[in-house]
Amino acid sequence: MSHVAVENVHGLDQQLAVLDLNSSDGIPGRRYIPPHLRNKEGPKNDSPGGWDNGRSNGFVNGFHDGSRMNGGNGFGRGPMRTDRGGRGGFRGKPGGSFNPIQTLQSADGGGWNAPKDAAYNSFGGRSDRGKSSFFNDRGSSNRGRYERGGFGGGGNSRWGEDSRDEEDWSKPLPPNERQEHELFAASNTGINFEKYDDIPVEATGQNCPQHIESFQDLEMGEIIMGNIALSRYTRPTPVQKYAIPIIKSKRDLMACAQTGSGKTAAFLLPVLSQIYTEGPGEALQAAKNSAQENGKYGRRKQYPISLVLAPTRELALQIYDEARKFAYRSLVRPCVVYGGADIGQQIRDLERGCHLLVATPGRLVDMMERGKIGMDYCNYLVLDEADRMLDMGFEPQIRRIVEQDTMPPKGLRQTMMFSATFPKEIQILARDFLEEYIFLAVGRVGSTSENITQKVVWVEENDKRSFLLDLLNATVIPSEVQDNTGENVEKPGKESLTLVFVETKKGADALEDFLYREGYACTSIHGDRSQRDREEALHQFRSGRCPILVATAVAARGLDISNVKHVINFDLPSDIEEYVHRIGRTGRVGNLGLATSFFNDKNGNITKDLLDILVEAKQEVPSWLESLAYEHQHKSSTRGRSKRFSGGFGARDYRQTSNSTSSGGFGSRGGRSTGGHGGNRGFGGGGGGFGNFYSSDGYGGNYSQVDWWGN
DNA sequence: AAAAAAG
Repeated sequence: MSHVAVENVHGLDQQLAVLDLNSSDGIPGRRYIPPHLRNKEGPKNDSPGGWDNGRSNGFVNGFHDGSRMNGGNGFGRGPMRTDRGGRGGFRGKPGGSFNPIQTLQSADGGGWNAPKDAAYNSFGGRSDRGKSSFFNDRGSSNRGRYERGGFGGGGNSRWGEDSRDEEDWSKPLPPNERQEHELFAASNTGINFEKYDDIPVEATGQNCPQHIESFQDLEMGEIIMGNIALSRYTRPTPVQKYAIPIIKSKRDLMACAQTGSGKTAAFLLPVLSQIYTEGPGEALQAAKNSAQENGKYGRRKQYPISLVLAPTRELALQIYDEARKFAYRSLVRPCVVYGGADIGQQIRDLERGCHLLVATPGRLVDMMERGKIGMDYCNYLVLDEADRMLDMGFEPQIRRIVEQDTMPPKGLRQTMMFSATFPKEIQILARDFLEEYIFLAVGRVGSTSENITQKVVWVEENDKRSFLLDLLNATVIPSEVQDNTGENVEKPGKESLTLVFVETKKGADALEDFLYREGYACTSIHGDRSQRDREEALHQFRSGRCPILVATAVAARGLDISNVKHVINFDLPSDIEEYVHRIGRTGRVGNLGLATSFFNDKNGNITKDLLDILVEAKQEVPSWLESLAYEHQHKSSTRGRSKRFSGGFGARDYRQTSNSTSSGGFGSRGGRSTGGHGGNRGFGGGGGGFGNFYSSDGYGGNYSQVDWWGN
């Protein structure tokens, strides 16, 4: 019925070895160098055109601020605003002794300081094409050119309509230095999973296309290749290696890949590439007809060629920002719509042309009902965080958009789903939207990245706050590895962001207030805050102005924030998928991260799943947790674990492992309260012992072998 | 029970 192609199957040990996480030999050449530090060694062989040649000093992963069109544009570039009260504002220490602003502005306020090398002047990464010869040298990119005349609605088109007889969507528009700068200056160094080649990948389905090893292995066209170079992507990540050819060959896809592994580009690159190759088709004429029928300034319905749905507004915004990069110099105009923001503004933006739409479900339904959006010609549908999009809260809206309106049915459109977790029952549901799809699993579905050190500590409810303070004070990252400037960075500071998850919105407010009173530069994000405050809080966090962010589940999924070194589950979530997504905010793009979870009597429901995750990721398991899981299993054998995992992917494997490794671990309950919680066991009483516990030498031997950034 | 997502 279906054939299974399993490639690169290796054990976790081997993955670890590849990452050099286990090596203690101290030979510098064998150490894992995270991508953003590799510049110091000189240009890599496969980096196009030596874009990184002059970037030897002080460049760290770029912040993602400053490139939004909606809302927060302009925050943080100028001097700090002091007129902003409330939670959105900077929460500095009242006494003012801990104030990262000064250093930040010297580092960030100057804006762009990397040299303008070849990549910033044109797409001439590989050959030094000048602008003038650019359009005479299009190589083989003219297949499938679009034969229709006049591009009407494109707001991002700087071509006069008379400048071409016909629109060829595969041709790059001329470069625009200002726009290029705005789009790419803040991008990080790209995702380089050079050490991840041995990650196990499973591709299931009829006639699965061959995966690629390099972006050059597939004809993606000049525009995409240029924007890949500008984004400083050198090689595809594992999920990209497989997903790109699958999508390019017009197959439906259900893709599961670990957090931080480059899923967004895995669908944006091939989808946009296809649109450039094939042109807008009927969608363009439909939009023009709508404009003609309704008058130049009247109702103009837009017909996106591609729709990307996301479960939170901030994630939609982030995907949109990525889409703008890969749409640079193209005739594709990306748009984003989401709730909480001015709908009139969004409508006006749509009316300038919309070929790729990123949306949250509620606002999109609103737009459809207002007649501003028609899905009639939507050939590409992407569900990001697909398991969330299809869970109980979202499913009706998704069906409303996909099944009960004018979107082409499955089989006619192409449907792609991406998530790090994908419970079995949701996979079954997802099949309603897919046709002859390929199932892609990169790593084990629902597992956590090996780059994240996971720690579970027993903390009673009443002790959580003081414990958190100890943790914030004690998590000192060795100065020599804090960044590549050698600068001594304070704990939670500009290069060391800490994300604290709580379970309720009320709890988020309360904890933010508490931390603020204690003098920490913090802010918070949750669904009861205004959209403006949410976006600003995220920006303050991303930029490092508020290096501590207290968040609810709204920030658990998808958000890609550089420099999150520590995720703290102040409250553990009730399901393991949420846990996996939360801690996935750290340890991204090959960096290392730390996740600390406060556990107590209230978290019985997640005990077994948490244990399994820890065992699978080869993490240290507290003996009390093992005991609890054992007791829990025997107390209610049918409820031992989440039903949807039974017979599912991945989880089964480590369940067995955990049983076999639990020998000798069944201590008394007393062991849990003293061993886990007690301040006298090395990490309770004050910053001293605690700091030792979390410092590079004291972390159970783990951190003596590999430090934060692997060098 | 809570969070998210339309207003």
